Amino acid sequence: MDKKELQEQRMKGYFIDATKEILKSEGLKSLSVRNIAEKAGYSFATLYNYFPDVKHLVFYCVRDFREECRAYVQSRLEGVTKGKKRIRAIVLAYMEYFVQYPGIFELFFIEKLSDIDHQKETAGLIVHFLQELCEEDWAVCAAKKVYTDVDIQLKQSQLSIITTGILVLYMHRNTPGNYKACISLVNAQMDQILN
Amino acid sequence: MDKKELQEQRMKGYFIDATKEILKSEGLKSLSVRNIAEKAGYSFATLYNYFPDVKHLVFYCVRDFREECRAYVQSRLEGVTKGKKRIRAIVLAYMEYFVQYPGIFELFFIEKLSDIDHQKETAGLIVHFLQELCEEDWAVCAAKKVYTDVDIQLKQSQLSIITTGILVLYMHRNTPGNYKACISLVNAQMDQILN
DNA sequence: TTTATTTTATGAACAGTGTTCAGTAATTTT
DNA sequence: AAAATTACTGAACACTGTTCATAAAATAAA
Repeated sequence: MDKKELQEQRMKGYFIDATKEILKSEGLKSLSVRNIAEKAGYSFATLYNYFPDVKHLVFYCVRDFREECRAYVQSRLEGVTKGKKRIRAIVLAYMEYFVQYPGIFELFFIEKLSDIDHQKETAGLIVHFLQELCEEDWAVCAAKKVYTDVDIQLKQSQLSIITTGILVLYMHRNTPGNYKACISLVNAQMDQILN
Repeated sequence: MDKKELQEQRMKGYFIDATKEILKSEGLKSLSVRNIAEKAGYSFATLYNYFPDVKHLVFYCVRDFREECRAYVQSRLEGVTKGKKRIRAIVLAYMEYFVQYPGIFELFFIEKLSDIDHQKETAGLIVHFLQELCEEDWAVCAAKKVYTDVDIQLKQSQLSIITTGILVLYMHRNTPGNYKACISLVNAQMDQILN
């Protein structure tokens, strides 16, 4: 029983790791079942003994990438005082991560979650992730009465919308034309929101 | 010479019209070369005598949908006074159009423009479209000194970012959960921007 | 240890995708 | 009417995700 479970989790891990590797390097469009299976060291048919379809496999990666992104963001936060200042730092690091890995960006913001079972769950993981990263700092702002609770809710929503909008426009519509201008744009929007 | 050109444009039109029809009804994922060609009344191979590949064909549709969207927006503008009020009406109608046609939304905001030749051109058509729709009203605001020129530039940028962000989150991440809440969100954001 | 049973892994096959190309059909020019 | 050019098309290729019967391996029973 226990052994079986361990072996199954290990096998799933091989396929998930292979998928993550391809997503990070080549991106979503280069991903294929045969591709993944070869990197995992198994036949493409074996994959279907552990995942109902490739979409399930792909969205298992979301959980891992969330943690990877969280670690990336936290590594850029040392010495930054909690509150408004750190929210800005979190947002910048968060966006930097997705700019660095366009495949993960596409997975998080572009790819349609057609699966009915886990669609809402996965969407929630993605949509509330930034808010989760900033949770402590919003709490600090609330405690220090920097913003009202209603304000905070509005600002959280604005951050989610603006990061999504800027990332999509920059990554897929080349607007603005370079990364520096993109960061300037983020900072300008943050000035407005956090004032 | 002239006749050849006319015939060629007609043929292109058949394929473009077929593509538009599928995009509006079925969406991007249901689009295929054989699909398009059948609706156009020709073999799939014939398509390649008029377009280098299917991506070129698809992005010819952007021009047509822009005009269709423009007409849709303008039909919802009768009696609305120019300026701030009409900017809000334009944004709402603009977003309504894309919510109505998810396939066109995907084409405008999601699909990667990989083609090197027309990539920048098509991206520009999409990115500056909303600004173009509001141009007259921003001019009115500028003339009436409602906003400074610098403010207007910032607000235009904000509108582009926020409409993109909200549409992506609503259409692909089911956030917020229903259309009414989505419109409320847009209005709240517009309150902030246009104050 | 040998046999029987269950579990796991796999390649062939299917229906779909975009694209290329040789060849046929239609049109235009001579 | 014959020759040359142009337009159209189905077969074929290399992919895609997915299913399934079968072969291989591991486990259980004798």
